[in-house]
Amino acid sequence: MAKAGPRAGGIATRRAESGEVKAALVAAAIDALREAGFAGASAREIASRTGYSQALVFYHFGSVNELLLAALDEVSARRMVAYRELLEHAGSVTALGESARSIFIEDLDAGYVRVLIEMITGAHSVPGLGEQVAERLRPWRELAEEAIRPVLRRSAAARLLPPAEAGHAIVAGFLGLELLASLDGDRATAIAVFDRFRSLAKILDVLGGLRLPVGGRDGT
Amino acid sequence: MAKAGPRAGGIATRRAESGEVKAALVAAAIDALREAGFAGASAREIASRTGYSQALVFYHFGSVNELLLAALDEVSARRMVAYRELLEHAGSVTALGESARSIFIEDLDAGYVRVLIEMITGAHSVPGLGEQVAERLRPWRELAEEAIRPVLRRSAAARLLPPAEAGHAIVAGFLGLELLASLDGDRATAIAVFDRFRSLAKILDVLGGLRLPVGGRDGT
DNA sequence: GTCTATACTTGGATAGAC
DNA sequence: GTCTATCCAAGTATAGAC
Repeated sequence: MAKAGPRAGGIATRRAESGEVKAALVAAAIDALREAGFAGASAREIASRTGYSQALVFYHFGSVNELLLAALDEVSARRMVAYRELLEHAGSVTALGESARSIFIEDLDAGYVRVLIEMITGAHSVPGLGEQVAERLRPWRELAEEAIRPVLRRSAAARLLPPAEAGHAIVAGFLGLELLASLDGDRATAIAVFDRFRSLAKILDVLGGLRLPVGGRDGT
Repeated sequence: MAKAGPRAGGIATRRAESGEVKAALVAAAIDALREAGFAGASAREIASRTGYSQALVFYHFGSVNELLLAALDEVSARRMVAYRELLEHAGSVTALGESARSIFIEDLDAGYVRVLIEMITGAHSVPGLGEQVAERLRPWRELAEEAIRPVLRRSAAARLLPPAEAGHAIVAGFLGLELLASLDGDRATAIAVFDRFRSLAKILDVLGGLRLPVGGRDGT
């Protein structure tokens, strides 16, 4: 990532703190992915949002796809901090749900999940890109799994939903909800559905506390 | 849809049953969307899969996007028949889940949901296309809602999940699972998650039959 | 490091022959 | 209705001036 400034150890050039332009391009790439999609996120489109020349995309990143991956990295890192913070400070399932809600809405408004989706589908038409996107998605599956584990452990639901699959389901749910929300611009329904699942988790948690035996007739 | 053969009522030309070419293009467009994504589904790419000239895309459909929408219509109609059939012949929740599973796997293998996703995200970079895709998605939300309604009605879960939101959630779930499956080629996990939800629905159904009061402490 | 200019490629769309 | 040929726009990437 770090391209080691202008000759490490030497005297810095008078010009842009090398990294300023890269940062601007990454930010513009994020906006472009969000607003114009993968197909619309061309070098020209991105550069025009910064005021810099289109040639700088290739000078700094080598190719458009590399810049797009850097954009995904940036978004991913930024959101990971927020979610980790949330996870560490949530004592109860209720509190966890409450904070998760505000972050989910933030994601929806800022279009962070959208960026990820664009990269996932865009990767489909660029050989080799899929693996790199998949790599960047892995930490999120792990985070979801980690977040849901305590909820599952307390309740009988653990038998029905192994953590790994629960994590997979959560990520899939986020992606699907965002996909629909971005299609018709309706974020209200996405939030409503999210809230239902929050209630469900809370109830599962309460049921767990009560030691309710569940699923006695499930023989398939 | 039907462009009324070669001069309705008159004598058919010796050449291709007008509609043959259109059908071939639509089929090729479906394949292209599935295998190369929206970005890769160009007129040239599609036409080359049929052996016909690229110009025919514009002669028959006016534009590439129109052809792509026709492809979405075709897939949608084909799958709607399968799902409706399923819905009408399923007596119990268990039977419903069982058949839904086989159709879900068929979707996964044949990439039907994939086509829909490509159109949803592709629409993002083409002004006006989003609305048309959204229109074609509506019947699916309604179908999902209709399918889940009896399950919800029987159980206490109805209070937690209004049918409209349940339908939304189901569609979102399908899209999200397919998105992940197509990224890493792992259909097994998608099926596993699907099965978990099948079990959950079955249990909800059983609990409903038992008239279990649920959610007594839910005061938020 | 940044710019302008340009080579090269691909794709949408149309014209005109058959 | 179908083909070939072609125009034009947009994109990636590079060269070379500053």
